[in-house]
Amino acid sequence: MELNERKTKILEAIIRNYLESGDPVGSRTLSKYLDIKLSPATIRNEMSDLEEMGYIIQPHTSSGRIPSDKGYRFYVDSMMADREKEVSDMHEMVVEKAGELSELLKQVAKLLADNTNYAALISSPQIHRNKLKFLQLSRVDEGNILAVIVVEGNIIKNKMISVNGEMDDDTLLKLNLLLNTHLNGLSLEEINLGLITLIKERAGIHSDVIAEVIDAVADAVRADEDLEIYTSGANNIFKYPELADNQKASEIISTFEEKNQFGHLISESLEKEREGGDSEKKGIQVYIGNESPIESMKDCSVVTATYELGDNMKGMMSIIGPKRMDYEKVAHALKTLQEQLDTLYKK
Amino acid sequence: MELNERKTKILEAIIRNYLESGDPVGSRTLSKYLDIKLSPATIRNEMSDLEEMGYIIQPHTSSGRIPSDKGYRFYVDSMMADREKEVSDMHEMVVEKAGELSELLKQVAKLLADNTNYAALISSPQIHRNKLKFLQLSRVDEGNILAVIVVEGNIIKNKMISVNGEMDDDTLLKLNLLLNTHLNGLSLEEINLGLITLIKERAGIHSDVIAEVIDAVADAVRADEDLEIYTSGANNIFKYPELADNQKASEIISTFEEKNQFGHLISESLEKEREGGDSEKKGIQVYIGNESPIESMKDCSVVTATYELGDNMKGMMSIIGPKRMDYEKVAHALKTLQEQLDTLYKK
DNA sequence: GTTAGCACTCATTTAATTTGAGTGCTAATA
DNA sequence: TATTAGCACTCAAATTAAATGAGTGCTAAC
Repeated sequence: MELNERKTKILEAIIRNYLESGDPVGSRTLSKYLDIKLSPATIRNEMSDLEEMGYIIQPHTSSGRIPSDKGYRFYVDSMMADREKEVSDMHEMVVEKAGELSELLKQVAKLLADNTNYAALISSPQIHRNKLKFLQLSRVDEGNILAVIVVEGNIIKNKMISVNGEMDDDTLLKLNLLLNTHLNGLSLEEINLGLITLIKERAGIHSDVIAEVIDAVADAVRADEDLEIYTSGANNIFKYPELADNQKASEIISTFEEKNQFGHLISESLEKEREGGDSEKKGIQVYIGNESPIESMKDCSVVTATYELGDNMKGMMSIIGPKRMDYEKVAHALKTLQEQLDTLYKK
Repeated sequence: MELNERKTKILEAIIRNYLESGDPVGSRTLSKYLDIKLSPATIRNEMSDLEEMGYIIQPHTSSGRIPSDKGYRFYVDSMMADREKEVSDMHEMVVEKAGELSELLKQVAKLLADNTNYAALISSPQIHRNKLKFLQLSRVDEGNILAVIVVEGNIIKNKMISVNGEMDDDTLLKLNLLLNTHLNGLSLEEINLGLITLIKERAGIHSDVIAEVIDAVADAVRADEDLEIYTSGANNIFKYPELADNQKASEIISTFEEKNQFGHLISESLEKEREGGDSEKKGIQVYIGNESPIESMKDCSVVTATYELGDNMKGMMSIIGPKRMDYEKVAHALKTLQEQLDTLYKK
């Protein structure tokens, strides 16, 4: 069967109506709501077809229809195609440049949640970095020296190392020199076991300090460890009856508490963006129900967007709500923040 | 009216019964449950008295009684008095020393929540620190220098400062010297405006760099900013019907999401501990219903405990559940972790 | 191809009834 | 005087029954 123009119109009307009301929509309602003039009976026939084609579902024999995941998918795809719709009821979202990056991200999450009335999350930007840029040991007090490590992307890592007393300024200077001559500018792959053994040898009795420093360097270069996730508005899900029963709410809340469950989503989203190439959509992805990589989101829709912060620092933000979320509004909100973040650090 | 022995026994029986079942308890049930032999009628008379005295409440005319906040308070107080009860059904809680403090705290929160089936939170330890211990500027690349600041308690703060090109190694050395001679070992109060102006004067054209450094120092010394709060098991509240309706759950979840609302609780708890002195209770505090400083916890009980991590680093942990929580178990869990944390960093 | 008409379905709402745990009071009992 | 048995009464909660109404599929007429 073919999805002709009339069927398309009816399907869209069903979805739009359901997005607003949250109730199954029937033929009589549609007959009034549609711009083309058709009797309820005709519409019923069309609806029957649409159901057979899998776009809509009848919760029980004598109720109206609601969109299936396939139906939402159709709607979202066609909606995304024609850009720039009017979006109502959004406050001006203005990101204020915060001192700390974490403050900024918290702010963004809150803006997204407050403006859309859905739950929101944002990941810290993942920095492409695997070159050591700066390394320095300094004495802090008698027993402790501090290793400061800076890697590409100006990520700073500190490590306090305790030494058993006897290390004079001269030795410290030598160790600094040793480390810098051998390690500076190297990538993680280039710091291999041979090199490490060499440095340790040269360090003589202080090889244990070197070992700790090298550990810290490895830590600083490894990316995944400091993926931070900020969330906001998880309690918004209580506004949507279809998500607010104990069972579902508990699962969703639990995911928002153990934020690491979003890890998959973030990497998948960044990956798709990288390969996707469809620059029109600006890395906006929609996961409807079971399409989502997160099990507990099977009754939700998840809309993600990537953002860029300065040089090659990419992160991901996302809005999570019921399947009948206002996709236009959400996409618009994400795009707005995308742009703001984009420009924010580009002066 | 006096709370004689028999009344006490009945009151305790009511509360214990209610803690288990969550249902209002009536005279017939009590008559079976009590060890002293009394007819339901007698018990009814006593219950009537207890109600008049404010220890129990009748949700409606023909229902059993449930404890009032005053009743819980009585129970908790007398429970806390006789120590060392058998606590059933607790797994061995073992804290594994983690590399990062934040990992440790997350682990503790999870342990508490998983073992008690209530929600749990823990604050990062608040360090007494207001002396500057170490300060150093280093060049990271052409345009950027990095300020590393260490304050008492080995809290490290980094600040990247961009300079417009012309600063040679010599100047950097001078600035380092200037800052160290003037600031080292000083407390926040001693770094006053006069001193700041003096240093800026001496720094000449680089006074703007100095300004940024001093800002960063102020940040590092100010404690409140990096109060971190880790939570776990917020979704456990769904296990208790009296908290699981949308309205209440939403409020509680929202508090757990905006963790900063716990700030009051933490400072109040640490304060009470400091002045309290009652070393027997080891800083365990119980807030029942409205006693809690947090509005949204009015239908919950909040049990807090302070912990000490090494030298003078005090933090607070807390368990939040329904008023009919298993106080014994909770207190025991908190005490167990208190001890473990205590010894963990004391070697 | 479209629509009016009709019998049928079924979740939801409303009302009526039943059940049962619990109470307070009074009078008898120990 | 303290305790208890007995009884009428209350009321939330569960159960049942009936009514409502939005919606459907099918058929025959337009």
